[in-house]
Amino acid sequence: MDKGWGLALDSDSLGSFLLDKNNRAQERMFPAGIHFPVSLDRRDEHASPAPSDENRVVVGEVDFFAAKSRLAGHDRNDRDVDDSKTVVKKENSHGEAAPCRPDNLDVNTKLHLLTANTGSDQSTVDDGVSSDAEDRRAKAELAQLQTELQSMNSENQKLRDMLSRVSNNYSVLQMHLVGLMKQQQNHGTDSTNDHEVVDGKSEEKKPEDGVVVPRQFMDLGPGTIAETNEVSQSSSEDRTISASPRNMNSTGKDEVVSFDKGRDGKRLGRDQESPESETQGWVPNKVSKSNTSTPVDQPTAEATMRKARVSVRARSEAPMISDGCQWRKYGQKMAKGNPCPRAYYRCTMAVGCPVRKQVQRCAEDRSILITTYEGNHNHPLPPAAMAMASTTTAAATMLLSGSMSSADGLMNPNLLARAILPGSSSMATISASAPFPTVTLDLTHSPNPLQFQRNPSQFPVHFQGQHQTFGSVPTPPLTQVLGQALYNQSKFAGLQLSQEMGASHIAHQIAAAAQPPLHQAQPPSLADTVSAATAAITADPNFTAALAAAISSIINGGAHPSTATASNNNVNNNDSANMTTSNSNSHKMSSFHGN
DNA sequence: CGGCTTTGACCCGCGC
DNA sequence: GCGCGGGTCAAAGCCG
Repeated sequence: MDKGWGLALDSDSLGSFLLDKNNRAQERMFPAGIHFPVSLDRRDEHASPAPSDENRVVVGEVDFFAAKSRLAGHDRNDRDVDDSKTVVKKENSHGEAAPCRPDNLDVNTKLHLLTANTGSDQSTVDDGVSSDAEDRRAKAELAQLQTELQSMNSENQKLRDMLSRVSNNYSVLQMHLVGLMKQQQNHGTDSTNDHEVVDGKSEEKKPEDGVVVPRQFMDLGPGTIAETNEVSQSSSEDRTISASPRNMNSTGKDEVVSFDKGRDGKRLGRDQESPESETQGWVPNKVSKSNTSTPVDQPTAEATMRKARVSVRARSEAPMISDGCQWRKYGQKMAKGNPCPRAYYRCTMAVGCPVRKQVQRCAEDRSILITTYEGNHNHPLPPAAMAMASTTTAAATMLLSGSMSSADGLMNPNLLARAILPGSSSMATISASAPFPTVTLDLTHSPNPLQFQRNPSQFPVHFQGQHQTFGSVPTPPLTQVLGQALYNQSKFAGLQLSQEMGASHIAHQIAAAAQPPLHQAQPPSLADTVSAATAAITADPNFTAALAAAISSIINGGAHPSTATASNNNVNNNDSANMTTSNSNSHKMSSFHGN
């Protein structure tokens, strides 16, 4: 898993380079990107070495090139003929450290030295060899391409920067908006103010009264998500925070760092969610109580935030859905009304990761596995895990944001849902139900398979470039996240969502865009389905993602290598994926039918 | 030996 | 205040 990140990172580095499809080919051709110059130089240089010999050299070069082609095609063995040739060839052989690329044959490291002489070389070339002219032409072209490439790269970077700025601005605006809304709603109530005060969170809150909410909006991408969410959570949680940082778990296990551990001493800790909790984010539901500082009201909002959950219903024979993360089971309990035990898992990919999930089979249909996620990862996720992470985060964010805005509890879940998944029939359900606001994704049903037939390739977005940008910015992961989410989801064993569900247009785009080329290999169907749901959810809350996707799609315009199956096709896909909101139970899921 | 699972106990919130 | 249910802890055991 971790590796996945590594890949992602790497991709980033490469990403800028690769941004354009066009560029890709070039890259492959010239992995280093620098090759062009080098190769060019060499050629020139060969000629340059000895003026006196130039003639011969030139000849040799001519032959040499011919030889190159041969070499490239075959082997170097060709050396024979003239001494001059032999010499040249030898150099080449030396120069070529990497047999792998025939291209390299051209390159002699030594040539670099000669580069200065290129002028002379050319002059010699000009003297008369047609081949030289061609070479020059080739060089020129290469140079051009290179320059173009560079310019494109720079352009891409600029765009990225712009995107990141836009995203940031957007989030800021959202925050303000939320804050204003909150103020209006809560205006009469004191509660709002109180919240802010709490722990260090102040900074976040300060900007506006909106306090908590903003953060959520802030979430971008997985990476960011993790961070931001955590932050947000932590912040919310923090309130509960006591001052004492308690690293220590009595348990002594790693977990120390964060969250719950506070409990070590057993429950004592809870009250104090250590500051760490902030970092960690996950705070047990109970947190609210801890807030000694916080007055009554806050708890509600924060509590909702903390508790926001995303549950996924999927058909699976497996005991647990593979979502790319590593989980450790820390408890199991029989839940009332369900003969099947509920298992509690904690993310073990990072020491303090606050994310937990509950896995339980549906009482009515045991083939349905209900997985409920809580919290946000505070660590990089493997591509495979991105899906769920993004989904949960986005969903939670959305949910929370909605709730936040609402005066009491959730404002208009429906509105949110619609906003997110307009037209959707019913894939996801938002429930504000009491203890925890929950977004439920029902993957157990496939809607109208026929309805959505996606064009797998429709959105070919290369996000690599984005990675970079985003990488710098918190958002980066977003795309990855989404993409990965999609990717991962395909993995859900139980899911049989075959086709379908599209999410909102944006969602699709995002999904499509999101899919990182790297991961692509997956078959669209499952991935799409899940992804659609994920994307749908993800999309809204993180407008950024959508924006990024759109931009990236526009930029890349291209074809997406593989996976992305995102279906833009169905503009109305919305139908397929819906968010239905209900105040009542989290379990209300809509679902399409499937499977 | 480390990590994970199992499982009984504990804590907490909520409703009565 | 009590009971119930949910959630978590942590010792014990298992596994690789």
